[in-house]
Amino acid sequence: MANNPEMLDDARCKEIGRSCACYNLRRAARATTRLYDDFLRPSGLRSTQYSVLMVTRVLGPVTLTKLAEMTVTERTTLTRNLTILEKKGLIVIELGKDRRERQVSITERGLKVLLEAIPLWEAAQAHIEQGLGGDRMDNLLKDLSEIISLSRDR
Amino acid sequence: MANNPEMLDDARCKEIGRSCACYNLRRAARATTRLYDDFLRPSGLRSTQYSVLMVTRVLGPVTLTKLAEMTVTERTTLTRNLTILEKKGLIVIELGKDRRERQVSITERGLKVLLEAIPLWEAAQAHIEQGLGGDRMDNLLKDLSEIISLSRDR
DNA sequence: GCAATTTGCGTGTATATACATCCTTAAGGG
DNA sequence: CCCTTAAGGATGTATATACACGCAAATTGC
Repeated sequence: MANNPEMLDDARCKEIGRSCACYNLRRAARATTRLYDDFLRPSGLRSTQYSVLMVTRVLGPVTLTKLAEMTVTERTTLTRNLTILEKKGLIVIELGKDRRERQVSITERGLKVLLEAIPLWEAAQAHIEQGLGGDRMDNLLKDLSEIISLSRDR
Repeated sequence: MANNPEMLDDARCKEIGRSCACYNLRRAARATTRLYDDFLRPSGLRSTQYSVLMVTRVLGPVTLTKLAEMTVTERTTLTRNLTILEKKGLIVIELGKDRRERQVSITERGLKVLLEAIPLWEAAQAHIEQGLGGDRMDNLLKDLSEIISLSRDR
C-alpha cells in the first residue's frame, strides 16, 4: 500500500473512505437512528431520549457526570438533552447533598412513557437482530465496546 | 427471557441498555468522533467535514442527492454541511445541466487541506486499527455495512 | 482555618442531524 | 402545448453534539 504523504490518488482515497472507522460508525449510527426513531415515533421519544431515559431508569438517582460517562456524552451535551426530558416531565433534576451535583431520576410519567416505548424499541431491535443474526450481533456489541475503550485511552 | 409488556424490572432494562444496537452504535460513533476530531484538529477539519471532503474528492463532481446517499445523510443535512465547506473554500457548488441539480466539486484548496489532513487521519485510524486488530476491524466494517442495508429496507 | 486546587455544572457558540414544508425544474400524458 | 406529477433543493424548526470558558462548592496543603 502506497503511503507517500504526497500521494493523493484515487485508489488511496477510495481505500480511506472504505476503511475509516469513524466515517462508517457515523453512517451506521445515522442509519439505525432513523430506523429506531421511526419505530419509536408513536411514543414521542427520539432514540437518544429513549436511551437516556432507560439508563436513568437503571441507574436510579444518578449524577449528571455519571450519566455522561455511561452514555459517552459530553456533560454539556447531556445538560441540554436532560432539559428536554425534564420539560416533558419524564425526569426530575434535583440538588444532591453535595450541592454541586445534580441528581437525575425518572418520574412516574417517565416510567409510563418508557413502558409504552419498549415494544416499539423491541420491534426496531428485532429488525436489526434478526437481519444480522444473534452471533454477529453479540460480536458487534463487543467490538463497539472495545472501540469505545480504545477511543478513550490516548 | 421475560417478554411481558407490563414488566419493567431492573434486569430487563439493563439487558436492553446492553444490547441496543442504536444506543451502542451512537456511543461508539461519539467516542470515535472525538478521537478523530482530536487528531484532525491541526487541519481545521472536523471528522464529518473530512469525510465529506474525501467522498467529494473520490466521486468527482457529484450531485447533492448522490452525496447524501453515499454518506447516509439527509439531503437537508448535507446542504448545511456543504455550506460550511463552501465558505471555507474547500468545495464549490455549481448548477448542473439539469438546473435542479447542484454539482459539488473539491477545490484546489480543498485538495491541499485534505493532503494535510490525511496523515492526521492515519494516526487516528492506526490507533483504532492496531487496538482492535486487522481481522476484527474488517469484520466490523462488514457488519456496519450490513447494518446500514438493514436499516434502509423496511 | 485559609488559600489554592479540584470537581461538578451551566452558557456561548458552532457544527451536525432530521422532518415538514415549500419552491423550482424536469418529465409525462393527453 | 398545458396540466399533473415527480425529482432536486432550500428553509424553518427542533434536537444532538462538543469545546472554550466561567462560576460555585468541595477538597486539599500547609
